[in-house]
Amino acid sequence: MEYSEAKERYIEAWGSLGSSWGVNRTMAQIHALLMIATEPLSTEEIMEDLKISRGNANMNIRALLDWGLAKKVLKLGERKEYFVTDKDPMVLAAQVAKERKKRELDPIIRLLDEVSSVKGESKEVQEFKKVTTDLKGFAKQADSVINTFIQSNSNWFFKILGKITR
Amino acid sequence: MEYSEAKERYIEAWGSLGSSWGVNRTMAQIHALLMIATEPLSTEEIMEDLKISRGNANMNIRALLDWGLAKKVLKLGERKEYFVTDKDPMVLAAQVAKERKKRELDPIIRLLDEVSSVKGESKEVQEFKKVTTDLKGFAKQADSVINTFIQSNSNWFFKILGKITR
DNA sequence: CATAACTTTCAAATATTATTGAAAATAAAA
DNA sequence: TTTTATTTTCAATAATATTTGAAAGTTATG
Repeated sequence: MEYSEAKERYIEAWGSLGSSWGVNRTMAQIHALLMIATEPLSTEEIMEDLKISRGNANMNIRALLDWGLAKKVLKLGERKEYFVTDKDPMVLAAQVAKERKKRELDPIIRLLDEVSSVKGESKEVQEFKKVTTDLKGFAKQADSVINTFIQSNSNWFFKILGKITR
Repeated sequence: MEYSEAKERYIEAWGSLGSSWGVNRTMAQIHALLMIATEPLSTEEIMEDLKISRGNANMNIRALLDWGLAKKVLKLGERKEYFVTDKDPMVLAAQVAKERKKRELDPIIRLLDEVSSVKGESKEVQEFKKVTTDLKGFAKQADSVINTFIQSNSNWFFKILGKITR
């Protein structure tokens, strides 16, 4: 396969995968581009490569910075901003896990805490309490696993899992 | 908190969480409703409760069946179809993991396999190969963890993790 | 200070996705 | 077979999300 075709397919696939890990298509495509870049990219280069507008590029680069999935680097004597991403998949996964936990898991745990304290004794209320309490317990377990995962900065997680799941 | 309020908030939250695990809002809301139901629900009851159209209800119930997140039950002597869901969060998680693996992880592994075999020796191609190969390795590790998780049908996963992450 | 280089904003336009509702299809019962 | 209950389909519509592009904002430099 030719490089240009491979690159195009990879960027497109990464883009549509974006929604899986909670980011929009362009954001994921910019990330994909940064992953395979051999040096920091400017907004201009990103715009050109993905054929997107300046506003769009800017917005989504900011979003990546916000997610901790890209960082700004400055080139000596240049005014323009350049961007890079960490290329280690493990670091990427940990960062995504961290942000999604913050945006999704934490709020749902708070909500389940509130609603599971509902008052009443009817069959419906009893079932509701049971279900929401079970979900909360599960969410908290997941939370603590993710926390440990985030804290770690190497492959220990998969190494140990590898042994367990063999 | 009153039951009606708790129920409403829980369903709404579950609905907006839906996009997190890759399903649309209505589908997640129907699932939420089935989770707290004390008996099987018919399409009619779901429509009424969520105030959605028949077409919408039908489409999303089919989607839940397709994901393995709901199943049809028949009441003796009744023509209508009723639906239930498994209420164990662990079973839910395993089912979602299974479907998402099929829909997202498997295709991306196949793609990475193809594109990482790109021809060429330039700096760009070398970097591209390295990144896509690393991603593929990571994806395969994730895949094997998920496979083991899917196979299991109890809490062993969290029990062991609990010990590791303490 | 004035100009130029660059970044950010945001209203309008586009594109994408979800929902409705009524008609068509299906299948049990009369 | 005909009627009736129920489910499915799908074109039209509505709702949501994304993208554009030009103007406004910011900051470095002469």
